Order: sequence, then structure tokens, then C-alpha cells
Amino acid sequence: MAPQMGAAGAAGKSHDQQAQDANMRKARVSVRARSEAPIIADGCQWRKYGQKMAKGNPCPRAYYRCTMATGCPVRKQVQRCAEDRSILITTYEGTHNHPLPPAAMAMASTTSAAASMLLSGSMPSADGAAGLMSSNFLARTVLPCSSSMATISASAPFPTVTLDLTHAPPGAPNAVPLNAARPGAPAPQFQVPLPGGGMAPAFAVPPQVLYNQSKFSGLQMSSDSAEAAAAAAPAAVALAGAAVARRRRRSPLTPTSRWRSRRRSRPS
DNA sequence: CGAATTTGACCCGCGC
DNA sequence: GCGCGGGTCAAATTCG
Repeated sequence: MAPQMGAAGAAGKSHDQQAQDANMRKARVSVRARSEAPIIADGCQWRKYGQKMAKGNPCPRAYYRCTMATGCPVRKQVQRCAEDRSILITTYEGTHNHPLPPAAMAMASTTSAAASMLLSGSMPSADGAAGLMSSNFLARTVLPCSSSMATISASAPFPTVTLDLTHAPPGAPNAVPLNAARPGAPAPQFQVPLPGGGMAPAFAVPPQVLYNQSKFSGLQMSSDSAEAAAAAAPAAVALAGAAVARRRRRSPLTPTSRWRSRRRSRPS
């Protein structure tokens, strides 16, 4: 039997994902937050599809995929810091192809705006320390609370936005723990002072639109927490992706030899 | 019974 | 050219 499953099989398996890959999927957003829960609840539905053990870290890395929509290409990597188990590093990749829940959407808007500024400021020639500093400066401007730090690095094949939420202030009065996956545990605090206040009708607004406008006035958010940033990450990814345009690493299509004859023996 | 998670195997890209 | 590591898939297992 020839391995023809390539075209058909691959098509049936990855189907639209590849298309979106080609379109945009280089941007990534890493969110570092202190959380005791295994994963950060960002309001989206995630399905775990793999787990690997990093070489230098005693803690394994988990891979999640968004299951809210059938063809949602968004993926999430959850890795816990080896030195500080309290720090959870969540990396988002891809853009949601479906309307997010109000909670997640609100947060997404927030970070997308921040990301927009970052890109705007460090996009021209963000390649060295200058770019990074620039973005940092912008980040601080956007978030005077200084409790969080955003960094963008364009030296990588794809832009990576890193949000540091590990420096949460010692008593965030405004911090309202949404609903951490672990009740009773100290939820991560991510405080973002918002001038406007009140939920803006920004729901269901595609991130790309935000980027296009490039001037989303104000970050509207009522509750703040690390989860918020996490949820917002995907939006940031979208922004970054849009900025970088397209850049592929793998051949346009070589699914033929992807999973031809996978011989798997059962564990027991 | 169904869905989600777990776990081992497979494949690819990159480094040496 | 070979080896290592990272990432993904899919069957099996477990939980609701």
C-alpha cells in the first residue's frame, strides 16, 4: 500500500491548519506569571495534545491546543520555571478563528493594544538592544504600574512578545482574581490601571483591526490578573504576525511523508 | 458512554 | 553524514 495517505491523509488531518500556517503563524507571545495552578485559565478551552520533558528542566513542558473552534490554529505551551516552580511560562502561538468569550476578549483587547504599541515602536528596525529598549519603554508607558513588563524581540525568525507578570506588586488592591484553576491558592496579580474603565464594545473585534487602527485608545478592563494577560496573548500574536507578514520555514507542502506508516505499539 | 488526558512513538530541523 | 532535541500524533487509559 503506497503511502498515499500523504495528500489525502494529511489533508484530512491538518486540513486548514496548513493554510493558516502559510498565512501567519510566526508570532509568539510568552507570558510569565506566578501561578500555583497547573495552567492559567484564560477563558478558552484547551486540549492537551502532548507533553515533553525539557532537557535542562525537571519540569515537563505541556502542549495545548484551542478546542473552542474546529479549525482554531492556536497552540499553547506551558512550561514551569525550573528554578521557580511558582513561575509559569505560557507561550501562545497562532490566532483564534472564532469569537472569544467576553472575559477572554476583554483581556485580549488590553494586551493587543500594548502589543500594537510595542510593534509600532520597535518594528522599524527592532533587531538589537535598541529595539528592545524601545519596546520596554513603550511598555512602561502603557503600563505605568510597572508591575508588568513587555518585551519584543524581532531577532528571531518571528517576533516574540514576552510579558513579564512575575513582578506583581505586594498588595494589588485592584487585583481581582478571576477564577484560577485552583481556588484557595493565591491567584497571580496583574494589575493594569485603566483610565476609561467599563467594558468597551471591543468584543469580537479582530486583532488585525486593532493593528490596522494602531491607535486603540485606551485599555478597557475591569478585572486584572495574570490570566488576563494570558488570554490577551493570542491577540498579541496576531498583531505580531500581521506585522511580520509571511515567512515560511518548511516547504509549502510536503505532507506526503508526514505520517505514512506510523507503527505504534501499544504500551500494554 | 463520551470526552479529555496520558503516554509512547514518530518525524523534522538543526547542530556537530 | 550522524545524532540530538523539539514538536506532534494517535492509541490507550482515566474521569465525568
